[in-house]
Amino acid sequence: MSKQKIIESAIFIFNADFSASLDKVATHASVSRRTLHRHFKDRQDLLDACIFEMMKTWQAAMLVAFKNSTDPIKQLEEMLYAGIDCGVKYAFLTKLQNRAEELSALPTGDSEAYTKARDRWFSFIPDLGAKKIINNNLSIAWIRILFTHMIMAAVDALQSGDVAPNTIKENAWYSFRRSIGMD
Amino acid sequence: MSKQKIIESAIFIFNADFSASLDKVATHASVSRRTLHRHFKDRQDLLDACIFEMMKTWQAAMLVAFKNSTDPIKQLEEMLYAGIDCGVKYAFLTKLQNRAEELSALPTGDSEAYTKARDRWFSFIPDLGAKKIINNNLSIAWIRILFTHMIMAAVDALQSGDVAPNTIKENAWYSFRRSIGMD
DNA sequence: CAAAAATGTCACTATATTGAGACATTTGTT
DNA sequence: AACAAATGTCTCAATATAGTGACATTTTTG
Repeated sequence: MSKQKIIESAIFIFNADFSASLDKVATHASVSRRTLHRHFKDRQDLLDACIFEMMKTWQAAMLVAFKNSTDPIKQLEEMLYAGIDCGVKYAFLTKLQNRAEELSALPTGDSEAYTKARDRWFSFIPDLGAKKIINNNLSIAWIRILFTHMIMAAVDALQSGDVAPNTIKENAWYSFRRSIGMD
Repeated sequence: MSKQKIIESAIFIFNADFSASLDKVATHASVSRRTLHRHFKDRQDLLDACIFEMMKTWQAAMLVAFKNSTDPIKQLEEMLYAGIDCGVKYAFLTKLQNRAEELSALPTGDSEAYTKARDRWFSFIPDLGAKKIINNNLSIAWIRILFTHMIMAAVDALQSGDVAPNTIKENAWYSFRRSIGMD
């Protein structure tokens, strides 16, 4: 089935260029534009599928990250790795958060459930600050933005080909944990 | 003159959405689309003007950054601030680096001069690594990507309104210098 | 192999975007 | 006020993109 391939291509293309033509998406998926339209009614339909796919991927990754440990620091590390594994999906999803006005209503509840979950993942950040494990002069908003950009940096590094793939996660975690004041 | 205003708007709009219509640019600049076309022959012409504007701004900022000190660490800090001051211009410029294939040839020499200058700014990074001032396990490519994303994070923070503006540069420099292994 | 499902190709219409001409209106300068 | 420059409005034509129908071809499945 090419439906999944089209979604993946759309995520990749739209992440780089939100108003790119559907032709570009179809070409990237090695599929005719007509086939794309057989699976997706219109651009919005495809975009909704992308959003659903991205949320699904991200939530699944987060679940794994939290199962792996009960230590908040280890959990934070696993969250970062999960984001990097999600790759462009994570980047695109966070971008869309900031352009909600351009998007039609998502399937009811999905979006709320996502942001609710997302907020919960970050709820222990203040605790780490209170315990002086991380620098508590940094605001939660700044740390969240840092987290997002560290993942994007890792994705960039991977795509650029200039950084050895097997060192990227290690580098990202080192740089992130130090950027928020850890040892 | 509205020419400059159009360029600024184009940089802002195209940075967020590379394939946005010229109508959006004109609207953002509070100008009719007809006026936009009086100043710029076509989309590519406008984009070239954006690139020229961005390179000019960035180079000027870099020059100031380097004049302020001879201490490489202080210079690095000033470079970061310069990037943040350039804001979206810096972000958009670095994005375009990775899509050179989509761009027509720039005015001869300008692009080379820019990248040459850009590489020189980073030439002292290996020295800092050799002197163990920064973590020399990190590759230059990774550090460069980190630098870029730290600026983008600062821009995001400013635009989000969730981080106090007067703490952003401070936060960015703290997080960046630690992310590359400084104290 | 044969039927069914998926995809490709071609044709077509509709809408959006782009670029430019003609002329009116506003703005700034002397 | 008078003039020039800049900009806006309306119009039009060319191109690009979007979406659909009909039918051929390929792929999958039993």
